[in-house]
Amino acid sequence: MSLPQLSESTEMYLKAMVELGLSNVVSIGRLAERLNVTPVSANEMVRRLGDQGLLTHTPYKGVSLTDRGREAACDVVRRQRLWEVFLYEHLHIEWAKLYELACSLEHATAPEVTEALAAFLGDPKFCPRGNPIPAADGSFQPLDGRPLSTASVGETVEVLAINATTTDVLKYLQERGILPGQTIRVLEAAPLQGPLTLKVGEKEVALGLSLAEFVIVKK
Amino acid sequence: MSLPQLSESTEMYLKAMVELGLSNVVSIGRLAERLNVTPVSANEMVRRLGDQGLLTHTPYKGVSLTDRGREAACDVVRRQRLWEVFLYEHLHIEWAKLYELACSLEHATAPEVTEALAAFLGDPKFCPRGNPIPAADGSFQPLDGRPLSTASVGETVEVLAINATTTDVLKYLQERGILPGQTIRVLEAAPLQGPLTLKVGEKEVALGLSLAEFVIVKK
DNA sequence: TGGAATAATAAGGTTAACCATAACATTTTG
DNA sequence: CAAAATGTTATGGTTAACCTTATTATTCCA
Repeated sequence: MSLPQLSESTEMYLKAMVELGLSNVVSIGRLAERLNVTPVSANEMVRRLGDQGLLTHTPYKGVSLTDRGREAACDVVRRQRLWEVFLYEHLHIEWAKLYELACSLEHATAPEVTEALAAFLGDPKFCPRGNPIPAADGSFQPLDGRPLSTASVGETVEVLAINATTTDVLKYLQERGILPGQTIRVLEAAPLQGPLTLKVGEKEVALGLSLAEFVIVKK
Repeated sequence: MSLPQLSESTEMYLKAMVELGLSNVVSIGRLAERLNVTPVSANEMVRRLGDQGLLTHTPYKGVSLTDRGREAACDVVRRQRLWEVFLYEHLHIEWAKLYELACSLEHATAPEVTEALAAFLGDPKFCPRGNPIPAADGSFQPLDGRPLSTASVGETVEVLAINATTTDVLKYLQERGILPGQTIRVLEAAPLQGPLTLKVGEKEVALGLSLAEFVIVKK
């Protein structure tokens, strides 16, 4: 059961894999971008994680988690999201900062603390950003949603979750009312990868496509 | 106010300085022992902390905290002990494991989390091991106690706090009923640094001198 | 006062996780 | 299909915080 103790860096790579789609093949470039390291560094690190049997890398194609990697990754994500719940519901920490603050705690959390925390919180199923929390047994039901960036003009959709992690992006979305539960209508999509124009509540909001990728809406 | 971000290792050295007596001059050997590193490593590290202005080192005498170091150290200890309270009172984690588990969390705790946690816990003044929790403003009132190892035969004392940190030592003491609040009578002290014989509750307990150093009793 | 214990310093080694630059391979796209 | 974009590999460099071994300095104590 207990894996041979993963480094903080390893955990970040695993978490990124889940956040970029648990079962997707992810390019090293995307991984590098999300983790804010150079592609060369990500390459190196991916080789290391590969050696540990946590993921497989098909050159020029991308990376995907092994079964062991998936298990470890879910555990990391579980800790991350449980802490988000705690920080939000009990410590009343600002929504946009949850990810960042929970992230540091996550790496420092022993299994017995994770489970005691889950019990304390009443086994929550979702984090405040709307993302599902993997169960203690490793089972994980990803959201059945798609990025807002793929919505067509005229569609009305409901926000399920925000997949962003950095405080500034989260703050930006929050300020525009783009939060889980919100209903959004796509008014216009500018050509050439231009921004979307959205109706969010009473307001009209322009949102760049790359930001819209972080907004997961109901299928 | 906010210091330039201390490394985990730095925090451990600062914390050890507080635990070995906030205002004491501590030998590098003692420091090395408590931190489980070689004296050579501790020496190196002390030089680095000295360069950062956190402590001063008088060769062949020992190390003591500067004002800045004391402030930083109290902050670290505050976080440590607040987490101990949380883990104990809300997550019902085993008493002997509190230090170790809180220690990891401590390093990962941002100032706003610390203060929100303190508020959540109701600004506790003591950790479950009986040690005082430094206040948010940096003020810190060390216990007015002394190690049980300095008690004389025939004395009856009350345990104020346990200053040990490792799970095995804490478990050992707990199993023998040596916990904050307990009253202890010193029945005998063997010669040549031999063990103390104690009356703890109904039981007679033999306790090595080095373990008795971890038990802080009322003056 | 002299030897033991303790402390300091020097020199060199290790590890994880990054970095840059450059050369080369493959894939995508216009 | 060729050029641009993306990915890979090689080489060498950095940092923090340890390690070992060996030498030298100081302090303590009997």
